[in-house]
Amino acid sequence: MAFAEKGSNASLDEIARAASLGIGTLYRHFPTRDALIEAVYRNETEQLGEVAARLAETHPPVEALREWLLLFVDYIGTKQGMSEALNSLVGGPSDLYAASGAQAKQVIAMLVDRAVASGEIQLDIDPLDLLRALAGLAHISAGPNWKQAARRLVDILIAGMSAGCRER
Amino acid sequence: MAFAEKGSNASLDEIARAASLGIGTLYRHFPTRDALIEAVYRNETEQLGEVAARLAETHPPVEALREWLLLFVDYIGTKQGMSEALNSLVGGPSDLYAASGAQAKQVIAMLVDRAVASGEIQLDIDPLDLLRALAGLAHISAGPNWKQAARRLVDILIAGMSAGCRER
DNA sequence: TTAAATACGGAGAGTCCCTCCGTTTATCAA
DNA sequence: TTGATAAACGGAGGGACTCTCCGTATTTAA
Repeated sequence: MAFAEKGSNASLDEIARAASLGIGTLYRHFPTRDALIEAVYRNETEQLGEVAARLAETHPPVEALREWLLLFVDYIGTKQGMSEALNSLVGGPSDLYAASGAQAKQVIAMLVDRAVASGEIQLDIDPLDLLRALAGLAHISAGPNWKQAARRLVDILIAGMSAGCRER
Repeated sequence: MAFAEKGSNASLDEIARAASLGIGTLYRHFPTRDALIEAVYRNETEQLGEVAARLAETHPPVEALREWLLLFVDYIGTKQGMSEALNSLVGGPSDLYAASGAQAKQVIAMLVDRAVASGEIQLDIDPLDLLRALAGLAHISAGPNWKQAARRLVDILIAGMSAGCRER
């Protein structure tokens, strides 16, 4: 779809033209720009959920959480230029993307709960905030190596949440 | 300034009117919206720098870093609705806010370097990424308690960077 | 005082968003 | 098959915003 090239800032007129649709038709199917974006990426977010389930089965808790966060970083990578959309996905002020957002919340919560239950991790923030921090990083720093930075941030976050690391 | 009420989305027409300026005059002084925003907040960012210097003198390294990060969270708080601007401030893709951005970079680098030199902290990411993560959090989660979440994130980050916490 | 330089102001062109409604296409009962 | 009803389409147009351009006003300095 046109989003891929133009980012989420592509004008809807443009998108409609690229899809050989009248602008009116586009609006009927996707009343808001966000509805359109969510539709475009629903598959990917679902995959993210499935992978989480698999990771939970095959990896020890913290490992699974870490792996999934790294995947999430890649996932973010596929949305370069669509940062606004991402924001909403992980629970922006508006309740757009409620569906995908809720799913993301559920998935990360599951992984985190497992890790907490194992006693290896101590968490006192909303698990979604982890995703928010990562998404924020991507949103802001679109430099060539943001992804590397994000991966390191994952490690820092994991380490920072590890039991026994919070002396203060 | 009108930003305070309308956020950074206030139309420039509106701003000009509020300031009893012609739109043309506004544009001559501030060629871009970002130039205007930077001008508005230059003072605050400078203060942030001064406080950093003071903290460095009066607190042990890690403590100073932590305090300053918490201040940064508050600073972010004053910019609710101006998230885009903030993004650029901590080094977005475009080189807007080069001045303030460079200053922020210098300040955080100084604090981090001190902490690393003390051996208490081990850092393998760009110090600015810490700010990016925090700013990202604020940008995305405009919920009522984002600030609390951000503060906790500061602790997690500090803990995660602490030497001896990175077993992996 | 007057001419050059500087600063101002706003009309207007371009772009985008989104709605509204006339037109086309599909559905289905007779 | 036909005609009527329903559903989907398409794009003109109003409103909002950004930014430029240039005529006008004000300051500076000779």
